Amino acid sequence: MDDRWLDSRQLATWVRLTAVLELLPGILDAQLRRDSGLTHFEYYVLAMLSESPERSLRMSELAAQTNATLPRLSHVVSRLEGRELVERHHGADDARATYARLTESGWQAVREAAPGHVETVRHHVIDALTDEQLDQLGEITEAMLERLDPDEKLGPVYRRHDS
Amino acid sequence: MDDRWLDSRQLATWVRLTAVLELLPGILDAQLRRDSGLTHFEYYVLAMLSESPERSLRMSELAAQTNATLPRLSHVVSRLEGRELVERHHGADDARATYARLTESGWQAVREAAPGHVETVRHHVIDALTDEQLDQLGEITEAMLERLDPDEKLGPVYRRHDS
DNA sequence: TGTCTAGGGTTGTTCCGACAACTTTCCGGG
DNA sequence: CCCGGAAAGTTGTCGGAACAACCCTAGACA
Repeated sequence: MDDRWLDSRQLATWVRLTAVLELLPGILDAQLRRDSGLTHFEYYVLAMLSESPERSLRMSELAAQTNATLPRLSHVVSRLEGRELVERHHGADDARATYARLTESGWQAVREAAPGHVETVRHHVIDALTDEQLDQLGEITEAMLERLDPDEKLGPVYRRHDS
Repeated sequence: MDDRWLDSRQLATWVRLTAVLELLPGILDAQLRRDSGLTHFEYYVLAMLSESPERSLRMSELAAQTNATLPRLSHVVSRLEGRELVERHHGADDARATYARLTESGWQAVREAAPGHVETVRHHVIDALTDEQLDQLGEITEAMLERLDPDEKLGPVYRRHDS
């Protein structure tokens, strides 16, 4: 399993992908932090909640969808709770369960942060590619995700919905 | 600059790309940490040095190539120096300059870590894609990098070397 | 040559993420 | 009905990253 090196074509692609992995998160994070005072992860948490029924999600499910550990999520939610962007509550079904729910100002914060974020995404990714390349990237990321997330822990959100 | 939302096709691709950005770094990091006791960033630093003349690089240049701030790099190099994987030295040209050089055991550490890392990359990325997709990904990442890193701070490493 | 500004690195503080231990609740078996 | 193990979250601790303040050297200009 060792001496299968990469040929120059594979290597070139990989190196560039590495560079993208290195640069893109920082750019997204910087924009959100600057314009909205939110970490990219915090924004992602709020965005996930905003798309959920009742704008509320169970901690463990939210953790799975954001690819976070439960302790990490707990800390982040505590911080967001301190800023009154989310609130914790409990359901009647399972007393162990804790839910995080978006507050009104949290909902507002997401809506205010979204346009700038989308614009950043658009500028650095979408607009950099042709329509054809965008479709190709869709296929490519889908293929990669079958390896990266075999049992779809992140939720079926990104799965193809055609036949 | 706000109400240009993403259509469903763009959104689907973006969401999946986000998922990849979220998952891939963690996977790479976990493998290296587990098998080699190195952070992905540490590995990247060592790899950069290993490909440089004299296996030595100026701190500021190394920082640029690894997309790190100078303080961060300084700390990391200090740690690696404590493990005797790199050493600092000074050149005759500029007394302000500090160079980081790979030690013999550092060189050995990279060579031992590389195969497992390559195998991980191969399994999660290369082998997940067809040859055609790999080429497409090469073009796509190149196009993205023109936006993400306009002045090629990361070094010309990943630039196309054809005409 | 003395000073002044800018560039190059290191050190200190603060904040965030990973990991481990702990508490509480659910559920199965005696 | 009670007990033991597993699951869900929270809290505490430690290592690592971002940011700012600081020190030193190089080069410019009077």
